[in-house]
Amino acid sequence: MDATSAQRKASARQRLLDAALALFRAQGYTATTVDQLCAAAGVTKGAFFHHFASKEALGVAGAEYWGSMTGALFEQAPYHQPADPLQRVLAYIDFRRALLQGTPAEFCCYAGTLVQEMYQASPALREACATCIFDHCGTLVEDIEATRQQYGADEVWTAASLTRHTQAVLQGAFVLAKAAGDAAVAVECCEHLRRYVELLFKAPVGRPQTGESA
Amino acid sequence: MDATSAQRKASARQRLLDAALALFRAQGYTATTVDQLCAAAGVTKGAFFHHFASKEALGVAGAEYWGSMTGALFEQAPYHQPADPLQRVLAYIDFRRALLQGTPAEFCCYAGTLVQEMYQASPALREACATCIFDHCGTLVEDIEATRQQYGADEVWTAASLTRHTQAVLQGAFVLAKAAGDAAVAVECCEHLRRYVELLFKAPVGRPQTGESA
DNA sequence: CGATTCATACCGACCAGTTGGTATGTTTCT
DNA sequence: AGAAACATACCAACTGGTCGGTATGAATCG
Repeated sequence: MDATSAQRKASARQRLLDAALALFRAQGYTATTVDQLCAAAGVTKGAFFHHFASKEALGVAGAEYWGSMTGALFEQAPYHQPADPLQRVLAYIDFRRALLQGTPAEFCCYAGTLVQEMYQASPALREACATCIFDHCGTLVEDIEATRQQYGADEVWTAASLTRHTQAVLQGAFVLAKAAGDAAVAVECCEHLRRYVELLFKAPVGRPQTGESA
Repeated sequence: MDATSAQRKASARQRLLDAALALFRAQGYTATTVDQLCAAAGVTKGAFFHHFASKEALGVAGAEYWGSMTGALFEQAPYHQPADPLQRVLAYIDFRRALLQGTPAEFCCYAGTLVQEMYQASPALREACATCIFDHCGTLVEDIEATRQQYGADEVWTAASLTRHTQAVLQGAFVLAKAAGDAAVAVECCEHLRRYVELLFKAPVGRPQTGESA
């Protein structure tokens, strides 16, 4: 944040943030102790509380750090290249699928993991994670909106809601991957999500809706 | 499970299971203490460890209890009535959407919440939650398979994978609802899921696939 | 220049409270 | 009686967090 802290070396504070990302994602927030974080970062408890007022403060700072890290990753990702907005959206989903490598702890979402556990106990943490997740939706909404205008789409759903649905599919895919102990189920979900987006913009350019009410 | 335990009254063991469902869903597993569980159930610590060998054992038993509770709920739910299998699947999704009432702690999934937090720390808990989630998929797979055969569908996806995708959407919807502090986002996701299922079985009865490879 | 001042980064022993779990009764039911 | 179902008292280990102190380097001052 301020000038002095990030000046020279990736030091204690940075290593604590990295440890937070790794340990909280693997073990959850509550099950991870301050001592474990210190050991993983190679710092002492004194250093921990010098840089962060509390364990919760590290959790919040970790969410902001996670947001900036993933923000940079997606900003410079190659899925923005296609001229066709629909192809950009599909490429985004393919990019997310390609990220599903290694163990669930390695590809799951810091914000999703923490908010599920702490949304009631810590409003600050819930807020930070919510910002992280829904801000990421913003990086996709313009491509979807452009696709809607170019291809036409049913007016009952909005671009913003589709970005949120996309995140829900991914968050749920992480949960199922953790349960199954395998990333394959998450890959499946990405394929279903891709198929949904394809179908949304495929045939019905006009408005040939088959009305149903049950 | 055995005959003696569930014979007469809904007693200590039962109240501990109910407390586990309520507290673990609201606070997570680690953040919930044995004392809190005892207080919520109105029993003492001695009673707790008389019925359950450990906190983890209660978590596992809670998953089995959750599975049997939700199993009964869905078995006697009205979404099985339509003669058309597609309508049954859509009615299932509508039923899930109708369940999104109250706070996230009230409508979220016990198994999903616990497995996300404990999948690494407790293999027994992970296993129990995985069984709970994927067994529930089994209650939907036949209707989807029947729909596939009646309406025809792309062979690149299976009925089982669509049931898993459905659970992923719901689990992810719970995470987003917790982050937003509002069930509305979860309702949106159900609507997107419903639309996906509708589109899967709508136009392409033959095989008019538009080939893509990117 | 050299001494002094001061802020930052960091250390690690320590603390009060809490944790899951145990040991040992007492009651209740058959 | 005797076994199952509880209750009470208790414990060792661990929890997040505190606190007095130190090392270092830049700024200030004579």
